[in-house]
Amino acid sequence: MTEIRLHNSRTRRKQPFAPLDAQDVRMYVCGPTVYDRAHLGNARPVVVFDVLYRLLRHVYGKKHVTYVRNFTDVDDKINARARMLQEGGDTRSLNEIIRALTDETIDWYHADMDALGALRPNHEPRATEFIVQMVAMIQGLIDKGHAYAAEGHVLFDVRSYPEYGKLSGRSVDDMIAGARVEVAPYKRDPMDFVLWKPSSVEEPGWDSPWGRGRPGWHIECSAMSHELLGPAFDIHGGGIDLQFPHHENEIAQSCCAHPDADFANFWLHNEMVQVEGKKMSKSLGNFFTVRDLLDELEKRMPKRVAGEVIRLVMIKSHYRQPMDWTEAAAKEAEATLRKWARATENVQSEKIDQRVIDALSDDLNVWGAITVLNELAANGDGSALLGSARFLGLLSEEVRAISQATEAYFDLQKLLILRAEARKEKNFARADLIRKRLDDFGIQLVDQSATVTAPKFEVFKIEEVIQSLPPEDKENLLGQEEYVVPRIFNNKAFSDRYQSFVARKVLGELE
RNA sequence: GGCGAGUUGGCGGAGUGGUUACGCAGCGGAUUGCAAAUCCGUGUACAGGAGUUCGAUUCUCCUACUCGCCUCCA
Repeated sequence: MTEIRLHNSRTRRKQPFAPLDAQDVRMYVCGPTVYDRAHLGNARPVVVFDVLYRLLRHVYGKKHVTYVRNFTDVDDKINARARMLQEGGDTRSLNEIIRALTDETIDWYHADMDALGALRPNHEPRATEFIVQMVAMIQGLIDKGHAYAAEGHVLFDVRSYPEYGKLSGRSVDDMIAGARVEVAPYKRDPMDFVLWKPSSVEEPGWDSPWGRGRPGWHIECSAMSHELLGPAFDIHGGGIDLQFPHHENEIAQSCCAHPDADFANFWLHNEMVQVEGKKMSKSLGNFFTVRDLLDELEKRMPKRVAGEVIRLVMIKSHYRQPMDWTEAAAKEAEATLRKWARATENVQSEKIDQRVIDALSDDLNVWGAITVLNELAANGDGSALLGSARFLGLLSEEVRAISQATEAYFDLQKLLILRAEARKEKNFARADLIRKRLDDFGIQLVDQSATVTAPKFEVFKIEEVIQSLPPEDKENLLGQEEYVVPRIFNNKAFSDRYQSFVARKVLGELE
């Protein structure tokens, strides 16, 4: 069996991965707080751990891997967002708004992550559905002397857990010296963190032995991983920024609540996302949601390609290195996909190259795998290329289609035939005129051989053309439909109508 | 101040104690009515210093620089 080696943050080195139970390999990844569209930074761990999930499924079998990723749907950021909506005139109760907001955000998240080719985890628990388990775990911590109630809060006593700080390599005393912790009078130690806190009447809250309240941020992952994966499991993942305090606190809670188990065996952390070399932040104005980026890319390429472009840019950086989103990287990724699409034209079978598995098994060396794919493309081994690319979540049918040079384009096809004849007769004036006129309408012709020509659609230009058309032409083309330009590729009916419209017009001019 | 990661050719990005992946760009050529695409060829880089060694980009130490975390953050 392939040996997987992973960099374990816990030991700070690469180690051979051995599951606790090869029949049930278990992985938990910290998911998003659902109050807004997922941004690029949210997407990175999704894609990174998707690659790992695929690898585990390949090595241990699809039925022998359990992947859990949570939704944090109780959080002060959510409350704040809901209040904002309320102040903006929303008349529903805060709780109704919160429910609607989190539901909608989860739908968005699914749509966006699906677009990136990420497989859905086996379980996607919502924090609010595990309050009972959290309360039980908190009570257990109090009973064992690791937590205490004070003024409606329950706090974890960090001094009761000598290992606290081990994952992130810091000591409680050092951190206090840093003195950036909230000092609350009811805390025994400044580093003590909240397990439970009181809620106002308006805020979401649940009854508990400590009064009506809601859980602190960290306890949900401890409670849900325990419920779904057991007290000990194999891999716990998330962004490096979660290493402290979130994961440190999870470890403290879980290990104290279940002292006989070892909680997560391997800890994996992905590095952060940058944009054009700079940290992505709202203040720098380089903050993108996945949806923003997809919309932008979909202006110039089919939808599915846009998703794979983002995916490829994301996985080509090693997960423990900062990932830089640049326009150049997106272009390069697109070109790579086209190249592979061409190399797999007419390929029917798929097989996975073992060298791709071997590369990924070495701490997810995706670039090593891509090197293999490039080699397969160069050597013309289409089925290994297709199978291996698919394994990485790339080269879906829609993406392969971008390479296809010939396709029936109705009336447009007639025009292309006319032009091919003109070229054959060396009537280049006529051939170039056809190309020029189509270009005026945003349809670019690319000759691939003496007889094969591929049309490409320039969406911006088409938008301009449409805006400048007489009203009746416009209405004929658009019909009653709501026309959104970036979606031209997704609207076959419109696309066909437009091609026919242009082709007839140009044909008319030629006669 | 504390903790951590990193510094490889123009850019991105692997890897190795001695034979310099790969991709993009560039350059040269082929092909092409033109445009685009495609194909072939081409690149001796490993932050600086000291040490270990027959030999270090690869190991050790130091220095410099970059980045992240320490506060909500993926």
